[in-house]
Amino acid sequence: MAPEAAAKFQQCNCLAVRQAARYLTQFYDQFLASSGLRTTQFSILAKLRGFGPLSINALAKELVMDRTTLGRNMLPLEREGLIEIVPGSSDRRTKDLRLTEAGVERLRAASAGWNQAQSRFEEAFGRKRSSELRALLREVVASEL
Amino acid sequence: MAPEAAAKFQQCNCLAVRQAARYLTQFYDQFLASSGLRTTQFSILAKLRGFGPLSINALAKELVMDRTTLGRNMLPLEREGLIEIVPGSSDRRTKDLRLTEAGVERLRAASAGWNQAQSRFEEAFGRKRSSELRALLREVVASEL
DNA sequence: CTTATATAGGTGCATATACGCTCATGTCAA
DNA sequence: TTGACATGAGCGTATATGCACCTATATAAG
Repeated sequence: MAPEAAAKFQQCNCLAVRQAARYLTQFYDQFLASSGLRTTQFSILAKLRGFGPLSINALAKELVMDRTTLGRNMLPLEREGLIEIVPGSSDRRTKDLRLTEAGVERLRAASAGWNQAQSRFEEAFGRKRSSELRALLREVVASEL
Repeated sequence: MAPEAAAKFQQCNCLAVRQAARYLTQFYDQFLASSGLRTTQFSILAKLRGFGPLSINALAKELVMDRTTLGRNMLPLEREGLIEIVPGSSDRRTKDLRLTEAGVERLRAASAGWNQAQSRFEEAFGRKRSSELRALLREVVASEL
């Protein structure tokens, strides 16, 4: 391997996104900590709040997350009674995840922290640039690879 | 919580980056699989290739990764003999991570897969936009939060 | 020199991530 | 109806992630 190859790796799109993900996750997690939620858990509750009950497969797709990952990420939420698992009515294979009252309440409580994290980031990074960044990231996820 | 709050969460910068990270990680990992390396491991070896031996703290900073995370991520690489841990010469607290010959060789072998992943992504997403995306992500990591 | 403080690193714990395999259920065609 | 195939979900395994707390070493203050 030529020495210049090492320089080429600095252009790695995957590494760039992962580094930013680690950085932002730590930042948002700080503001969510008082609510007892992690960013992943917050996003699960938020999606359920927006969409209503969803099957594991449907929610995983919505979160761009592996099905089996969501299956495990939901366990702490269920244990704490923030979501409940109800068997699908028509298809007996599916399990619908549904936000409980406690879940709605916890999401409400965590929203304050999320709002702070979101505004502080956009203040530092710029609203316009944040919007551009999100647009690019949406296109990444939408790109056919 | 008002119903429109759920819509607001769709603007979450953290979730956007994390989703893209999951998506891209899976994509790059497919191309690295035959080399027996994950993207995280590839990035560790690549950084060591570019910088030479680094302490855990220094390498972690370089990777925007928690020190303790790197301390664990390096274990599989050490076990396989791709890196070795040598005690710091001047400061007896530090441990320098150094690429072994086997590590250089493995990195070389994995480069083919990385090149494929990188070019296929940039072909689909666009070189210019990839470059813009990386620039924005670099600024995220550099932003003072 | 001694003590206070800062820094390098490790450990326990909990969650996050996804692949491969398996099982149960649904669907469609012969 | 039944057999082939598709789909929803769970489990085992391995790695990834970072916080709180700990020890060892270094450095500066007195």
